[in-house]
Amino acid sequence: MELRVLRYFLTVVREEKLSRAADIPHITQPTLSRQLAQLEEELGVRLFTRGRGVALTENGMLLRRRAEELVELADKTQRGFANQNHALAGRFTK
Amino acid sequence: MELRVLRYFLTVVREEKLSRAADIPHITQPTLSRQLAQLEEELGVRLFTRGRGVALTENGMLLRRRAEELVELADKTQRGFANQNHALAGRFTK
DNA sequence: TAAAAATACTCCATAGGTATTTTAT
DNA sequence: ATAAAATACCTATGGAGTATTTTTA
Repeated sequence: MELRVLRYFLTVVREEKLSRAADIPHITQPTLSRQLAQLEEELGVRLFTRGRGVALTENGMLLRRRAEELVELADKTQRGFANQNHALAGRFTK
Repeated sequence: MELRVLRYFLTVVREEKLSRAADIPHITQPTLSRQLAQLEEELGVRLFTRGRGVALTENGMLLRRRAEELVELADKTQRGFANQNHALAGRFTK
């Protein structure tokens, strides 16, 4: 389970369709399809029901909550360091 | 920033030496060296001071806390699904 | 029958390994 | 002088793309 894949997962959840989600982070529909299939295999659970578009299963909803926490925490961490760099950069130029 | 690399980071923090850490998850010293260097570059901060062994900088200590949270949450998530599978498997065999 | 997801194949980026060199105590 | 980290070089896994086929509302 990697953050990159959890981001894909959340994008698909938001867009409800692989084909639509594929436009967003400049990644293609087959890549999303494969990465999500792998994620399901790795976790040993179905995350979506397939049809016209994809719909979350119970397990999918559970993962969504966790994925949101994980991605949010990761982003917060990265932003923290980034801000610090800007602050320092600003100081150096003075 | 990926969970895989954060796990390497935490292993090195615990073992205090790349060379020692390398034994633990069956990954080699040069790989750890490179992955940590990349992580530092990506975040734009030094995480370690190098010498005999490695020591955390302030930023390194900050990342340690965040990395522990992230890895712990990820593991908890995975364990959750794994347990569920065992429960189901048990049920199916009855 | 028409959108959308899955598959087949190909390619390439990068994770990872071995061998060696550099650094710092 | 020596233990540890960094670098050079190479290999290979798997992430990602294009083209196509299979689904299911």
